[in-house]
Amino acid sequence: MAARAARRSYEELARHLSGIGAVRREMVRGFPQDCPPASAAVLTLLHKYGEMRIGRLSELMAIDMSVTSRHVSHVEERGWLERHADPQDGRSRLLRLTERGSRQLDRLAEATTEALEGFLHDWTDEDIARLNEMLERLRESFGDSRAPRLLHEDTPETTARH
Amino acid sequence: MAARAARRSYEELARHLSGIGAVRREMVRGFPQDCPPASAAVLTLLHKYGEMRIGRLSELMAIDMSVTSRHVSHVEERGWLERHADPQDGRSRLLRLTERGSRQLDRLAEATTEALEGFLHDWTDEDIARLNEMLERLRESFGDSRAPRLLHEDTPETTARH
DNA sequence: TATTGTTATACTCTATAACTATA
DNA sequence: TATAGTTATAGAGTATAACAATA
Repeated sequence: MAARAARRSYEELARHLSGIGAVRREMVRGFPQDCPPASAAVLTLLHKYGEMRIGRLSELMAIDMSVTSRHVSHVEERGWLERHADPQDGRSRLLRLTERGSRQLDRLAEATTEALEGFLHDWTDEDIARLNEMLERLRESFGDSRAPRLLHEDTPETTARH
Repeated sequence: MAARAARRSYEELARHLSGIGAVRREMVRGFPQDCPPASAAVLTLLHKYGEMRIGRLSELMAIDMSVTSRHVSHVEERGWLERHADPQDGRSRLLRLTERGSRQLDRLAEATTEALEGFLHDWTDEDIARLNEMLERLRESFGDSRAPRLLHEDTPETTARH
């Protein structure tokens, strides 16, 4: 439609995408000291999707494998995950959450909930659900062009028995 | 309402807030080589809100003044803004976009529009407008608790005559 | 020869603290 | 004495390229 209006909308969205980092930093402020956001993301995804290889994790995080490798090492050093042999491929190892990792994840969820409850006290459940839907769609719109259908192919959500 | 459901929503939102960085990086990929995202933000805000001091800019960007100072220096070195004496306060200087800065901003808007048009080709104008509204509200919900009513007090939008 | 993962290097962004200059 | 801004230092996150091991 009105190309002029669309252009302004795009620029506004660009501004918001830049500014959203501040929101993230604010939320992360309450995280445990030795658990930087990237480690939290590793733990969260490993819980949500179950045991996986580095390559898949890097696609889920949408960052380079080299970076993912370092994040995973950090998490492993703290005993929150273990690397097990991959029976299907000797080059890979499977990442698996440990008991301690699960407990750390609980603390993280606690901190997250507390922070978001505070900031979003005047949002209804429906407001938050709608925002989540739009952000999900946004990520898909961007991700599809780069890592075709990786976020869709399988979503165990059940394999996360620790 | 259902506290359990709300908690899951919060955790999902936390995941999205972490993941949104990938969206931002993807968008930024098309930016001019010598114009990192932070410089783009400086230019954009200076255009939108008009000439201002470092302190105000740092509040708009929601980052520490020391960081803002460095970003501004980077932008100034490229001739995209100038610092003018502040008649009201000898400690401050007013940041003003230059002609070259405006041209750089045009190139940025071009790149942004092109990227977003590509990624969001199946979004309607209304979809994007709704997303913008929610992100705006999200920032307010987080920002209000830290820098009370700074985003609201004045929004010239007209002072941006370069 | 191609793929999986790791390591080395460099760049961007951010915060804290110490400092200078002006109010 | 307090405030606006700058600089030094450190830490987190990311990408690219070179490398090792396995497919």
